[in-house]
Amino acid sequence: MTAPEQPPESTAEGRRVIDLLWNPEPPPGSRGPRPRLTLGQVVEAGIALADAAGLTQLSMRKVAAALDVGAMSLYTYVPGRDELVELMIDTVYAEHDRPAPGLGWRDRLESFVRESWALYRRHPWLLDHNQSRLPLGPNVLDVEESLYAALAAAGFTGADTVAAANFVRWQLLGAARAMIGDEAEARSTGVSYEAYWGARSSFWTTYFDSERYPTTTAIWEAGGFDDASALSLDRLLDRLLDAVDRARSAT
Amino acid sequence: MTAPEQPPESTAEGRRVIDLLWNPEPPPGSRGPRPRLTLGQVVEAGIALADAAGLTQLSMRKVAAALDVGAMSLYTYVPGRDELVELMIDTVYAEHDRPAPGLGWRDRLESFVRESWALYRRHPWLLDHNQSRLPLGPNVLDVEESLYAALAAAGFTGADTVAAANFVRWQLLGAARAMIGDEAEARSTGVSYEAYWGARSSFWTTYFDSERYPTTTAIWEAGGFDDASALSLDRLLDRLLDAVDRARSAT
DNA sequence: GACATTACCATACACTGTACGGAAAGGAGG
DNA sequence: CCTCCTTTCCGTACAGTGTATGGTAATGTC
Repeated sequence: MTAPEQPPESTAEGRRVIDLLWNPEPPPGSRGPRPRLTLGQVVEAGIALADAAGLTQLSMRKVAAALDVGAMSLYTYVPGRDELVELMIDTVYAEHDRPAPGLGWRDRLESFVRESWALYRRHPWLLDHNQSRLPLGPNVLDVEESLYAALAAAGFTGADTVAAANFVRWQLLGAARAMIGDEAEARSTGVSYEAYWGARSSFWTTYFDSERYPTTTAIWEAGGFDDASALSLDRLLDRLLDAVDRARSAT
Repeated sequence: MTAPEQPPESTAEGRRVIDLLWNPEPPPGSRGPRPRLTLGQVVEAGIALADAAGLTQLSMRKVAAALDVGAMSLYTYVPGRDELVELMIDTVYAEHDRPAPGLGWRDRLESFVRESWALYRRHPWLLDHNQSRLPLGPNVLDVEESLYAALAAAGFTGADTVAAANFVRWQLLGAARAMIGDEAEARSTGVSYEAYWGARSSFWTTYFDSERYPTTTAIWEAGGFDDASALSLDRLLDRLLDAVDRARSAT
């Protein structure tokens, strides 16, 4: 009967996460009381908390407490916890340097991998997130573009580029989860790698049967599980770049 | 002063998860009332719930309700939720067929990948778990052994076997998370892949800038993101086996 | 029959995300 | 200035979560 019922685009509640990602600080609707916070502050507080204690410890109440604000006030800035995490992810992706486009594909790919690794090291909670649906934010897309661009420079086109990018991503994520994720878990739970295995050392003498697991035993005896070296980033990089090179010349 | 204070190994509370994994049904201490359940029933109920609704929906109260038992009764059988999940994982790994050792390495590796894929498809909640610390259960170790054995048959030794196994695992997990995880998320949240992207379609017209993301745009225009085919299991297998073959002859 | 052992579980506590509705701040229009 | 509308802030509440505690009752051994 009255005004047209268009969705309240400008209200905080009505803004979807995509708008928050691409237009984080819209011109202040001049009416109500001044906001005490900015979206950026909320996101930064979330990042600080996740860096220190992990994603599972990130709660709306704790973020609010860190900002000296009531818990429900956060919902003025952010639709909910999931969206906050998406914003946190895109925000830290801004730290991911893009390689200079003048370099060759190998250097650019190496730079990409090292930057990602460093990012995961600074923000291990990124590894907890299912990376198959990364937020569609500007910084995330910038980083994806830089990966695609490096692979295009290597000669990949079309779907081959996507396949090569997935290859790089999955190796990187797998290795990072194995190494950095373990470190982070050790730090947050206080159970170190050695303590974890030490507590399970009785397993090896009590239950492990070297006749049931001959190959595993052989690898163990050959020192194949003394991983500190096998799982190094440099070694991963060597294998990764060579594999990409081979796939490149294969097409 | 009285009896030696050895840890109560035989009581339910004192049994660690390793003991539950390897010795799930110890001889009944004949004293108290008969248990109404078995550990196996508890684990199966957990698996059924996770299959139907995902790991986030798995709660002690719901598992208990499915078994028509009070929530706290579960703690007679299982130390806690985390341990229940570990037991669930090892239990479903029993479904993972081990390839006949007579076959060549290529067939065995293909069998391994297809079996893992089918397992993830039946139990997508496996993909939610951080696979870098799989439970040390008999079935998990059997599967790992079969992978190592296939790679040993391909000529890998020592740390090279571990590196190759990691390569296979990470590609497999990455692809499975991208495909199956998305399917499962769509099923449990009711938001299909198309609906998810449809809801974000305004993004492409509103925010996406083809000049900022030229390579991404070019791939898109070449149809590189029409993934249904690019992400197929067969294609993954081809690439995977070829890559292993090349790494094999490279050493 | 007394006692030791064990299974079962009601209650409670400390958390979580967030729906709801009220209070109050502050600019805009009269 | 006063009123009104918009917007921020947030106390309270609800439906969940994992699990610590401690009581009750069932069962075997002595």
